[in-house]
Amino acid sequence: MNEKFFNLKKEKQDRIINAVLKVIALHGYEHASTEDIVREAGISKGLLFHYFESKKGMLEFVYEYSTRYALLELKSAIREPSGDFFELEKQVLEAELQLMQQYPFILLFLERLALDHDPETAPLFGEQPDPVRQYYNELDTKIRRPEKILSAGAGKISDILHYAKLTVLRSLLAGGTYTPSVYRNEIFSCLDALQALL
Amino acid sequence: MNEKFFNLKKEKQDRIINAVLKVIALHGYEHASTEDIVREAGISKGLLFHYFESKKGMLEFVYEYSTRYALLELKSAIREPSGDFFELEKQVLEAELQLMQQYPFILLFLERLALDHDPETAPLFGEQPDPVRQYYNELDTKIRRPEKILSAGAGKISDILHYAKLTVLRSLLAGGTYTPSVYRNEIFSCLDALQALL
Amino acid sequence: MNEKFFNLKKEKQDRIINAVLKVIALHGYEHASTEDIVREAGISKGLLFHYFESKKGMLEFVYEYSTRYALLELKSAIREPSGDFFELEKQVLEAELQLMQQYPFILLFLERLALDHDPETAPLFGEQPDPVRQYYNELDTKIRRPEKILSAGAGKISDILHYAKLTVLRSLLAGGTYTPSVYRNEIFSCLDALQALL
Amino acid sequence: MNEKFFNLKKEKQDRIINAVLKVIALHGYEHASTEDIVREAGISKGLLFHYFESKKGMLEFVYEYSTRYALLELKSAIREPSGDFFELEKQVLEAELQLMQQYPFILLFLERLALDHDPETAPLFGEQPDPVRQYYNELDTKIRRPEKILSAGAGKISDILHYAKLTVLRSLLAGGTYTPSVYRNEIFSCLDALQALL
DNA sequence: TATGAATGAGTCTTCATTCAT
DNA sequence: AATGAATGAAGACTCATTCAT
Repeated sequence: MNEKFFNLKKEKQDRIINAVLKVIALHGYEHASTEDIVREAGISKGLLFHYFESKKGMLEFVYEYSTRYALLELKSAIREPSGDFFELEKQVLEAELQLMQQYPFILLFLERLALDHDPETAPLFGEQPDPVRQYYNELDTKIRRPEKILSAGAGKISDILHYAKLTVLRSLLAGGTYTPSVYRNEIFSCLDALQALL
Repeated sequence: MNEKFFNLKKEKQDRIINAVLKVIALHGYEHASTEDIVREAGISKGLLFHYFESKKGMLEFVYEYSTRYALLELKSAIREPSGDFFELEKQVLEAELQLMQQYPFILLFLERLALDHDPETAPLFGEQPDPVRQYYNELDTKIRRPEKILSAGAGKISDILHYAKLTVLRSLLAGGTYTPSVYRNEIFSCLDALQALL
Repeated sequence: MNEKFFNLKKEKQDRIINAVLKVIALHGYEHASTEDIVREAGISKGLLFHYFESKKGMLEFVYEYSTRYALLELKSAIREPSGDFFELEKQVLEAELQLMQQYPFILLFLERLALDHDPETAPLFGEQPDPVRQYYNELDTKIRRPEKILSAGAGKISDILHYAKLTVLRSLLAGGTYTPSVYRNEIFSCLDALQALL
Repeated sequence: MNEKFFNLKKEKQDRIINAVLKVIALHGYEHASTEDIVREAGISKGLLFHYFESKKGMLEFVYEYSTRYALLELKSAIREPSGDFFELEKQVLEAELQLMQQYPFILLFLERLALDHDPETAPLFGEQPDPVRQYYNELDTKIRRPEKILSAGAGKISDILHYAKLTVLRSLLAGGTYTPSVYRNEIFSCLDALQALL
């Protein structure tokens, strides 16, 4: 089915992808109606099934696409992670802002899937976390950390940051008040607060 | 409606409550079909609505019941939390095992509700986390901690334990391989690992 | 089943009958739930079926009872209808007020049944109007009328009065503002208005 | 939703409308099951909700449609009502027969709604009678009447005719013996009888 | 006699999916 | 490629009726 879809004009491809990302990010897979998605994308019901064959097929396609896209962008945006912990976190944040320029709901979408324990949704990830999460974990292992953060155990400080990001993101996007700079400022002040603890 | 329900034989009350806890814990509120619940409880569809009036009413009742029950048991089982951090965590674990003796899915159920972003489910908690979570947070503030844990910031180490418990619980119950002792051993080894880090 | 029911204390009999009359008068037979009726009567669901066997049986019993009772009271209250038209109508009105002393919803109940075209309800009346209506029609034929009313055609003036009564009755009872004297005054002023036309 | 519906072939539109009119006219709104309606219309359950969103939405649509259609046809069929009372009544009758050619149950449907005291049904009419009824009342005020009819009071003679029509219509349609000419003859003889009284 | 727990068939409604155009 | 009408299975909920106590 991929060829079919990729023959569409890029603009339409992205309109469809963004519609899927948005509706699933906000309502979850089970509760995301194909009706809502096609309305958001401005296409017909038939077309959705023409390209994706089923709701599940649509999910799989968009999940793989998002994952692949996010990974590509993140890897190209993040320099050799030789810097220190907070340096790296700031690079990651900028890269994520870049991602959301094209696909505003992409991170929320991935997170939602990872948290929902849906029987339809779970098999996407085998035993492992999703590749984006894996990449983050990997970065974690390569980074030089302040002694105190190290003693707190593994990559849990990264997790805390992760939860903060998601919460802020979620409320901004859901409330319709999201702009990249508002988001950026909010997260930066979190990073600064943490750094001050040391 | 409460009186009606509480006039039932205790055994039947618990069969119904356990069915609700299980199906919602495993599939989430939206995806928990009343069909599944009544089959699990061994009662008729009509009876469920006789007692709870609506699916939402059922949720509210079982949520309040679970919360009240869990809180009561936890408070009576946990001695004055004068001990140190790991001492307390072990007491908590034993208390939770006690809870699950009666209602195996109770903790998973509460957690699921707290994580799901369902419009039906959210209003149960006002602004605050659920009372059980609040009680845990409260315990956290009263406890004497090792210096190193303190420096790691607030109660985040407790959270880490919390996530570990849930993950283990979930896989054991979902996989059908749960027994109290398996669970107990698994978590104890987590605690020991953490304690060894200091 | 009649014996059973009539062995009850008269007070309970009437409580049950009034509950049936009220709920059916206000919501119609189809929409009158046995739940509402037993709550209004202050008895249990089982008892209703003990006496009447089925909802339809209950309807039949109460319909026959009301009809018989109304007819008895009306016949005993209305003197030999030798008087003139308006004289008779006033006697009828007083008799009806008497009826409603005991069974406030009885007239509304009978009217509701006559108007609803329910498949469950219709067979109560064969081809004919209900016996109370028949009695009214009969009175109509025996009465001496003013020439002008006669020329307006048959008993249609009586019908007009009939519609007026029902409308007033319905709004007073439904609005909860019914008292015999309010009702009486309202209808009397209608009668006077008509009489003035001649 | 209207556009959707009006894009259907006229034949299918009318099949659906007639099914709604018939089932509601015969059983009332509450007791009209969507099951019966779709069977009568020869469509699927899903389609009904595709067009009307809810049972209530279906009622509203068909009510407005019928009212609009009836009014249009009546107004175009009834010449400047300069004629005398009985002349007008005959014109009205012919116009109604025309209506029922297309939608046999339309008049019965409107009447049923006006009489039922359903909480779902009542809000369709605000304080006023339905527009068709209003139009009839309006005709009434413009007509020249015989002295004797005038003295019988207002438009009550028209009402009497109205009740007669409905009663005849109801028994013919419910009994399945309706044909336009049977109906026409029956009503004409009523009119003649009345005219002979003068 | 009296209760009310229990049942299950029936009702409205939703939604992924198919298909003729 | 694109549309949207059409389907039917499944879900929440109602209610007359039965039955053990």
